[in-house]
Amino acid sequence: MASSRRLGAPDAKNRSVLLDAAEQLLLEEGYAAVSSRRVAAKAGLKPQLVHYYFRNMDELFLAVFRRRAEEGLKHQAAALASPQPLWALWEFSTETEASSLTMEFVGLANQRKAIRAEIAYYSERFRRGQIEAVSGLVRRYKIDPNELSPGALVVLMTGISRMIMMEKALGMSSGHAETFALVERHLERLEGPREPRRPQPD
Amino acid sequence: MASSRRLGAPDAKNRSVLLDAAEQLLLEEGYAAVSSRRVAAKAGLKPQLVHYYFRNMDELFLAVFRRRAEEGLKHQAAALASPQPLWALWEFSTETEASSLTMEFVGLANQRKAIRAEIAYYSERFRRGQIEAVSGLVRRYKIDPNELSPGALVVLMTGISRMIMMEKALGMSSGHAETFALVERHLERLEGPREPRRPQPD
DNA sequence: AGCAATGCTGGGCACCTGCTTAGCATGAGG
DNA sequence: CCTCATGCTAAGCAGGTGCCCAGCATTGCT
Repeated sequence: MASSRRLGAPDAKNRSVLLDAAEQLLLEEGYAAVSSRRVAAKAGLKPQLVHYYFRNMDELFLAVFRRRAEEGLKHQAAALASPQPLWALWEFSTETEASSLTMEFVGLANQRKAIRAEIAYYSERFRRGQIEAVSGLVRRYKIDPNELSPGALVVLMTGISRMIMMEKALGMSSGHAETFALVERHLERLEGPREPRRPQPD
Repeated sequence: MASSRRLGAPDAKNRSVLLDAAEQLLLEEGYAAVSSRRVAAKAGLKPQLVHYYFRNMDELFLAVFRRRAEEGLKHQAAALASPQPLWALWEFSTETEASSLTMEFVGLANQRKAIRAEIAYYSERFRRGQIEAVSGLVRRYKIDPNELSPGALVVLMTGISRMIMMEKALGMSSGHAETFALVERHLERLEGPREPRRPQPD
């Protein structure tokens, strides 16, 4: 009797309409606003559809999270393989939307352990990718790994940006400009001035 | 007709019992668990008492927040006036309980603008105190303020620790030890090895 | 024509939420 | 002795929540 209830197909159109609506709600009003009825309303669909496509709300949240996380992993891999990997990593972890979505999920993780596990899993995947790529760079840039290990470098770069994004969302600003300047001065020392990315063919 | 409803005195015993319960709930289960009925249950009191002492839930949250924030400001002032201010600031912003409470309030700020305003206000007060104290230190320690401004130093120290605390709460760990070591190496260079604090007379 | 899979929905249950109202009990001050 | 402030509470309203069930329509397969 594993599941009993009939669920909609994973590739049905309205399923992703619901995912979009949930994600938007998450960004605009925080996770507490994401209820089956609110999501459906935002999507212009009936509330029961949420339960038709997702066994429960946890599954909805997980689906939103995984979709974004997988996309983010690809995005990060491309960044780390680009000509200025540290610059790219820095810009990557400075994206406002992605980082505020992440913050919502971190908040959710406090209450829904299924989600906490998934976030921990993906976070480690992100970090493993970063450390691996940066390990090569530390050698290439002749950074003394006793001074600045790849792990520390990665924690610093991604942590600082996320923290500043968070503070900005609260309306804080003091110290931000100086910190950005400091980081970017170091990036320039290592990788030269940021080259404008050429527009990516879609 | 400003308020109409009769409210309990701010110094009544059970009022702070409720505040304690709310704070504990906030820590253990996140802000979504903080409802009037849950708080009252945790406090061993009747739910209506919550509404007798607080006009609404926002006021409850604000009261919990202010109590902690005021205490934190004193704590921080003492830290910054101690013989090893940077070490003290570092340890201060590494306290697990305080930082996870802060994270809950940051989450709440997304949904309740009254709380967002209060957090922004106090955060700036914390930061102003930090920057002021650290400005003196930068001179005393002969740090080149063009290399590392007080603002950047403060954002880095407090941000890194909070970020790592957050990740730890999620179950992450890679890169943390190296980052801690890096920070503490720098602190030692500036202020010497951490002296054990003598037990504070209460 | 018959069947099964699929998308969808009307209606509803059980539960939790913030908050209110009207009132009871007690103790201090006049 | 009466009054009034204070602490507290029974009862309840209006509204939101997750989720389920039974069933309808449509489509494609055999």
